[in-house]
Amino acid sequence: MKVLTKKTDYAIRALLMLGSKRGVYVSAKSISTEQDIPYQFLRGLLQEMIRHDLIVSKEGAQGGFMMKKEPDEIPIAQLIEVFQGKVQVSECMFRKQICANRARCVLRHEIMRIEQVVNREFDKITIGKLIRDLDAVNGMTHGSGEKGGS
Amino acid sequence: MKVLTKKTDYAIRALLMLGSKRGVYVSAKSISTEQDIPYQFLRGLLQEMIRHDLIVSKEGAQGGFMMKKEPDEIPIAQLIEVFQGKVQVSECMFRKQICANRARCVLRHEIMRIEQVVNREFDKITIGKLIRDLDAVNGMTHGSGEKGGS
DNA sequence: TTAATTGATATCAATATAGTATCAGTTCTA
DNA sequence: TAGAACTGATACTATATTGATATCAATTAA
Ligand code: FES
Ligand code: FES
Repeated sequence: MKVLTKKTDYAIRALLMLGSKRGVYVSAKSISTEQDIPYQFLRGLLQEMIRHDLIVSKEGAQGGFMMKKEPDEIPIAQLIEVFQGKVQVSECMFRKQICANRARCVLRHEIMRIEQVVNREFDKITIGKLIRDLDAVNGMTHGSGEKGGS
Repeated sequence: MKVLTKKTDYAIRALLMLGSKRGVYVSAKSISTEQDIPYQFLRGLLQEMIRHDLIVSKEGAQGGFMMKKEPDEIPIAQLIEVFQGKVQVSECMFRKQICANRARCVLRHEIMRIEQVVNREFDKITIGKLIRDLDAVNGMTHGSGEKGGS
């Protein structure tokens, strides 16, 4: 059971880059290279994010992408929804004979509670939070070409 | 984002039937018919559940399947794991430049926490609990041929 | 002996995910 | 004003996962 697909994964990483470099346009190519994301695939994701008002773009030479929303206003729950669709349990798990009256179905209720728990957790994690966490982990020491590591 | 696939869905429903009719062998055919699950597909699921020691079978005429474990000892978390694999986030979300030291990676930690929350919730819901909930909803009035309804 | 049943396994179809290719249009810069 | 560096838009291909079917041998009750 995969929680995050590549699309979401890549989108998050792209946003982390854009969120770290405020005020300048960052090209798809540089994101692709730095984050090791397939170029054309990434392009699609970026366009999708424009449609959802998360980022803006500028065409032509020296163009690229830039955050539109504040990083703190982008919970990864939203990205999951955009790239993987709403968290859903099953059209209707116990149909027919078993569950006669869906309106007050206990099972359905049970499962939907979990759905909420999950969403609530994913709502707490925003791009902004991730950026701060990353800075903390990396000790705020990174310029842009930090290689090395373990 | 689908939380439960058909396999898990079907498996749960099959177990609910077996759990409700203790002490007798229930044929795949009858489960298939009552629950509207594709026969051969269901067969596969049942065999998988035998391998995982959840149920036992008896071959030949009047044969079928029967619970092996107590319904209360089967959390749907286990079924999800069997039929959809362990809940996993992403091989490693923020590789390369971004996340240098995975060992103490805050992001990874964050995501794994959610993983635990989800699993804990799914652990609370057992087949036994679902059966009792269903009985409550259906007012304990069902024999085996209850049709009607909304 | 035969019908009802599971065991085992092979195959297929549908859908979702991941990735590639192409071309037109825009903008900076020389 | 040409051309390189970009994005917009869209069509396409490949791979993996999920969902479903088919077949035949072995077992058992009647
Ligand atoms: S599960 Fe769908 S209504 Fe009860
Ligand atoms: S996300 Fe994989 S190590 Fe930080």
